[in-house]
Amino acid sequence: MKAVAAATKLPMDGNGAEGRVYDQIHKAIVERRLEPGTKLGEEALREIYGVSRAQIRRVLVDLSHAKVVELRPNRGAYVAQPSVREARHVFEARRAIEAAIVERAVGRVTEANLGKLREIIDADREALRRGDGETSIKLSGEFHLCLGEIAGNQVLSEILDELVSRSSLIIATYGQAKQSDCSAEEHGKLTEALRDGDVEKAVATMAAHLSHIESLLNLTSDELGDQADLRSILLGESAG
Amino acid sequence: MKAVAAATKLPMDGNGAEGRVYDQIHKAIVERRLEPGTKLGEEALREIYGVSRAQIRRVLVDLSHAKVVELRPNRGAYVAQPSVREARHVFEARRAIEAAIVERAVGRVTEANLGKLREIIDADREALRRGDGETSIKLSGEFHLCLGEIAGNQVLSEILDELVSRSSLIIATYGQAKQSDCSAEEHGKLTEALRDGDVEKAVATMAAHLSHIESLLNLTSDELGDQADLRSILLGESAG
DNA sequence: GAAATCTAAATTGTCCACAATTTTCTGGAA
DNA sequence: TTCCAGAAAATTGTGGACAATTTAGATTTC
Repeated sequence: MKAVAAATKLPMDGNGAEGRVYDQIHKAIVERRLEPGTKLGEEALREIYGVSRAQIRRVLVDLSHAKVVELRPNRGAYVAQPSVREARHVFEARRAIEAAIVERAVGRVTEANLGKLREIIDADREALRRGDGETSIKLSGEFHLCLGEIAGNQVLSEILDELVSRSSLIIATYGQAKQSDCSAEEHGKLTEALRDGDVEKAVATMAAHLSHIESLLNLTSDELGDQADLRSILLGESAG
Repeated sequence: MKAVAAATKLPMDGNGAEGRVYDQIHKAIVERRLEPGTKLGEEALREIYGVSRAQIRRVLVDLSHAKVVELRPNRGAYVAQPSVREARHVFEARRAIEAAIVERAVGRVTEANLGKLREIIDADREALRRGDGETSIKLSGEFHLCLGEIAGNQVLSEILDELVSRSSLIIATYGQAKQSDCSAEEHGKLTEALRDGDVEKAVATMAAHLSHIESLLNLTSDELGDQADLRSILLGESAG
């Protein structure tokens, strides 16, 4: 599990104190312990991590490059709040990138790779069984990243890393309360297609899977928590 | 021409002195006036642009995120030298990204868009006619970026921006001396397919075009200017 | 009481001096 | 000459002080 994150190098991955801070904040955002829109004050972070403000500042710049933090000039850093448009674009980009990844993966996958994928799926099923949604989401992302590694294209892997992180934030922002998560099943089907060397089926399964995830999102309103939403909530679901 | 670069927002695009420095260095690298491997000393840049070292430092970090500069800890910043592997991966990623872009573009392209594309192609032909390779390469990149804009997906556009920049560096590193550049012709064919709404032809043309560019590169040696190359050069083309 | 204006506190942005590291230069020995 | 230390110079890395901006609070005015 650790291996997946380690192999695909993020901007700064575990290098010194700076990398530690980066990883922890990034993890907190992607695992949705920090709500979108939360302010990340420099002084507060400095105190929490016991490092200089300059270091915090560099980390925040890096996180903004990863699109999980938004930097507003003279106003500080905030956990990013992806727009509906951005959400759609991210999933469309994922369909393009992951189609290419799956295509490559079919010709390169080994027995060991398949074992690893099944391991992740099993852990995901186990997490779902005991109602641990947080772990399930993390493992689901890991499955995709693992596939990226199998494809063996560093450039595609790095792009995917960023898109998967952003997806977590998008799901945190627009995900419905009761989400029927079929990721494990769809991941299983994809792994079968990979095992059989069936490119077409693998690509089609991935495309359907990503569209399915996107379809579970509430991407109707223009922005998050704006008037349109408020009104429909207060008027009891049926707008009059 | 300016519009293309301005619409797709780079990390920092023209904002204050910092953005100015970023743009100038980035341009110098992409236009191949700075050779891959060139050292970018902080003090030298500070003097050239008349800004503080801290600002130069931030710009260099941003350029390294764009993958056109490599930051070696305690040793400074250098114009990136993409490896053969990286070169292949970048072109493979471009095939995936630009296939998706072309697909979207077919359904969205307007007459104005087509005019813009033809304008770029004409300027490219004109540059080629008078032997201005530098301008030709720049216009060729602009054509692809313009296509990205037409597709109307910000996420895909930003990814493409980065890949096009890296391609320039790759061509600077591995491009043959006498390169028969058929970009204008292939761009023309692509524009026709777009005009006709022929998705399949457009996607196929783009794929062939990118593979063609890649095929013109000298991606045989393991790294650039290493022993393998030296030997074959000194022994007169035919290794014995 | 609400809106607007001014003041004070808190937060971010920038520069500069100093520390740490690398590179270059010098001198001597094999 | 070539190789290897050691010292000097140049370059990068870091922290803290100060400036600029924003935010919050208090006071005034209508």
